[in-house]
Amino acid sequence: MRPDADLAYLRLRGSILAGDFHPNERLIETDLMRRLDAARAAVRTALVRLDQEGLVSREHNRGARVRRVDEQEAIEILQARAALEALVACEAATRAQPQDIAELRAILATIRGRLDQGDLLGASDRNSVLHARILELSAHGTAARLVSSLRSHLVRYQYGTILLPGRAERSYGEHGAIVEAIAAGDGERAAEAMRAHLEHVADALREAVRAQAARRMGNEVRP
Amino acid sequence: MRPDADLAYLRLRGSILAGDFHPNERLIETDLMRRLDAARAAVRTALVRLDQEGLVSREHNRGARVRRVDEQEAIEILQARAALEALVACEAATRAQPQDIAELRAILATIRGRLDQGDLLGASDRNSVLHARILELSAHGTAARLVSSLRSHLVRYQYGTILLPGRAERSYGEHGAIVEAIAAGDGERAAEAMRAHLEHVADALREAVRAQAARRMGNEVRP
DNA sequence: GTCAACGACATTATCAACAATCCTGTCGGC
DNA sequence: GCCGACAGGATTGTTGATAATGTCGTTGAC
Repeated sequence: MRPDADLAYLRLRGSILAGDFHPNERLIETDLMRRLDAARAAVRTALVRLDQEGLVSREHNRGARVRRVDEQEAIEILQARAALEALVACEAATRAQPQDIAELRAILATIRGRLDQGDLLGASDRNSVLHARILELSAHGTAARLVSSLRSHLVRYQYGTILLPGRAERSYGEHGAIVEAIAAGDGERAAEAMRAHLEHVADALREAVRAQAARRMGNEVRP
Repeated sequence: MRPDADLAYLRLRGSILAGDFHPNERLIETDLMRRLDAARAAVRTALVRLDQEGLVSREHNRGARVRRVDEQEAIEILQARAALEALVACEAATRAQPQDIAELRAILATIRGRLDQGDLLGASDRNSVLHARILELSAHGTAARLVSSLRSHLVRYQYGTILLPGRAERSYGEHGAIVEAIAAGDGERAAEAMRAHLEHVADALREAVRAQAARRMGNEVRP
């Protein structure tokens, strides 16, 4: 499974996460063979794994398509992330060494830099890096696995919230609170800061979706 | 995938969960073909899915074996469950209708009944039913999926804690607190009760494993 | 007596061909 | 003009065979 079957899985997963496919787009095995340069068995294995992972959905005799995550589900995912990442932040707070704390602050500084340049999307990417680093610091394999799986389901929404007016600065402040709680070794406070942060993200997402729906409605009236 | 491939997956999963295989036992495709009455492709698909699910581990050219969950990981799983089921309990508290609350209390009564008969294992099974019902009540598909996946990893430990002296009664009290918080519609209190409950289970598990290790040590000295 | 190299066996990975099924566009009837 | 049956093409599901790989026991030398 290592040589190319696993590779096919990783490449296909990467393509989906990179947004190379539309939601609900069909994934045809023959096409993927050429695209991934893999045998059909390998493609099929990759699709089975991604199905179990929840990134694609397979129906009998109807093939596979990339699974569409609607707003309702995105909110649920953020709630689950809030619960788990609170745990992760708590663990990270009790485990973080001085050099780890310095690294978190350094990442925070790069976020500040992107924001000052007006690079909101870049700042969002750095946010992801910060979350990922905290995940590693927690040394909690189980929670980390679940959280990264959940995050992968939200790729389609990842840039949706930071573009809202004022959201980027508030997000920066929330991340700062998380990092400082971890730096203080205060697990309880870190958990609470993380939970609050992700709840705000969920609120922002609701708002962003509403705004987008309104805009689309306007377009439909006069296309 | 529906007719028998999915059936093979479910049957194999059931067998593993029922404890028909030892931890680390090899799962040989040819054997499983006969055992599950399925084609090799179906067996293979089932193994891939179970691998992705974390119940078996596959290595390249080395086949599949049932994955062994050690104490450390069991604790992690309980922590993750605590985080997620707290969320679930909170949702359930806000959604529960009067008849739902009556049902939860009825399940609680059956637990009481088993305990009074000294049927600890039966009481543990009813505990699982209670947790499952709360999961459904929450109507939180994402969290419910994660929690039931996590629970499936703990089958080997499910009866380990309730046999500890005094644990069964304490567990009953904790479940009562959860149900009453849900009945009161107090999400915050339900979440806290659930978190406390599962942390106590984790404590009990630590103790049970320690006790078992001590016993085994004694046996080795004088077998 | 121990260790390393070798060979037979068991098992998995890959591939190609076949069968079953579904989707699409067309045709005839109402 | 619209609806349902039908055929053709496309796609997936299944099977069997072959190649590649790992495992285990044996033999031989040191």
